[in-house]
Amino acid sequence: MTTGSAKVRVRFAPAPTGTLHVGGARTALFNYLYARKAGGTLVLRSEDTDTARSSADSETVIQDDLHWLGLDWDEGPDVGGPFAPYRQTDRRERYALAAARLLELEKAYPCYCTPQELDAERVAAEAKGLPPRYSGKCRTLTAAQRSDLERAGRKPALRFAMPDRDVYVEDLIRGSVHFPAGTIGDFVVVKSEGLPTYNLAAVVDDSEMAITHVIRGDEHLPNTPRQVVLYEALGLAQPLFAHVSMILAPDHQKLSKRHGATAVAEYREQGYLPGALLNYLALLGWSPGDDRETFSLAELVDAFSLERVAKSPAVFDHGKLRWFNAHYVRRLPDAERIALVAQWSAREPRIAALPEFNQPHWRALLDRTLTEHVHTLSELPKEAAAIFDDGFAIDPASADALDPPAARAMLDELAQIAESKLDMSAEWTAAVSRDALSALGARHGIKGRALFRPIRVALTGSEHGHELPLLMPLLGPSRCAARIRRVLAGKDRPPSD
RNA sequence: GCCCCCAUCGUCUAGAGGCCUAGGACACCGCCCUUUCACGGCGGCGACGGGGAUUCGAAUUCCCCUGGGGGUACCA
Repeated sequence: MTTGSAKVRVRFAPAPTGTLHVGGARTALFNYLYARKAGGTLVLRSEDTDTARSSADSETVIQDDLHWLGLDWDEGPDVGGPFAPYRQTDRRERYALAAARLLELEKAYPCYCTPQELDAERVAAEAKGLPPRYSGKCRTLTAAQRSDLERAGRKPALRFAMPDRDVYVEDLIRGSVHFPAGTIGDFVVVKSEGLPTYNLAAVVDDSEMAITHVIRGDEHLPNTPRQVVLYEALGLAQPLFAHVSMILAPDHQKLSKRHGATAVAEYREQGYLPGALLNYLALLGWSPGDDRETFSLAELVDAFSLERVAKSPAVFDHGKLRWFNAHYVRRLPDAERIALVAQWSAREPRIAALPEFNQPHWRALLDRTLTEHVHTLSELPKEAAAIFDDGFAIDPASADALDPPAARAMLDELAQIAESKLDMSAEWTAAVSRDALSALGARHGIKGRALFRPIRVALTGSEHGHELPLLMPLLGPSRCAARIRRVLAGKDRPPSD
């Protein structure tokens, strides 16, 4: 943005055939970062030329996912812009113009082959050990033959006449990539239904939308020589290319549903924070060059550069994503975190039904008790439910904590204290503070582990759990009293409900 | 089969000829903190796929092999 060179214009161009996946999200992120860093423009373009699989619904779903992540764009099907329309099915005339030009230049020709014929050809070629490329047989059709086929009702596709020469793709991430002459067959640029294929549409749009940098997934690299040749045939200036490596599953296969969540929406539903996902994704295939690990979006914009994008594919590690999320949850502003913890805990109806659920003080306690123990927000209902399960059984390994007479006497007094203050007042909180509990123990001649272990076992059935000075105010006096009474009564035979 | 890409700890990565007895992060293990758990702090385990070549010197350059991935569609 400080140079006099052409303003950076990049685009994220998903096919609206489903939801936004993590790979697409990372591509979108890199485009976003590059645009923002350069003070350029990010274009969102809907590549919906596969009419069978595309849907308007998917288009909005993907936009929603991008918005949830906190990514925005400057031009697109929803916001418009100087190069509208931004949906490929709304741009048919432009592709038709390009196709007509190709035909006129005799750089493309109609192909009347049926899918079955092409299939048979491919099978035959493979049987002979030849590359399964299109033979180019329609290239030499005479005008008479064409009109015959035409009259027979055949709808032709338009094929590009691949020039017989080497093609070089200059890639910002990979360097110069060489595709030898003869390795690419005549490819279809316009389908028989009249819509362009990806390669033609992308070239026409990237050119007309003045895209300066095409940052996209690695899987498009083999398409790029076809696009390069199209740019040349149409006399159009090429953008710069940058192909980002794929995200792989732990088994090094293509990431798919069978490896767990792949859609951004699934992470949202599982209680991941957008900043955590973004941060994790940014570090897959890119690194700042120093030891920093956590970045806000603004910090990413500041640190990002294409030069630091890795060439090798990256394996998606759910465990590390979880760590990022836990990290982000703990660093949320208090008010925001408390609200989120309450919101997610309320998915457990018994928690939402608690009379104290709406008290701000109680919600803060719930937050402090649970936050350190979860990686994702979706773990909260279960965590919270566990705390409020009054019917717990005593862990046999810990039952001995209830044996000493001094412990029983101490618990009995604690129950009395609880019974005398049957509200959630500050008095109760004070009564179970660390100091107050120590004083209680002193009256019965016990302290430390001998004091806290029986309390914890009586209250939760286990000697492992949350902090007592948090847990007891959270449970409230009457619930604590009831638990202690129940355990004291059934001590010899641990309750089994 | 053919074309293309890639190759450092289990995983994400730093490393652009000597600074590398290869650094950081996640995971794992241990210790500390602590009534418990978690958080946090400290420490440990752990990698340059193989072979040639260039060089005084290679994780870093080149070649071959091997391995992995992608493409080979009238999907993008």
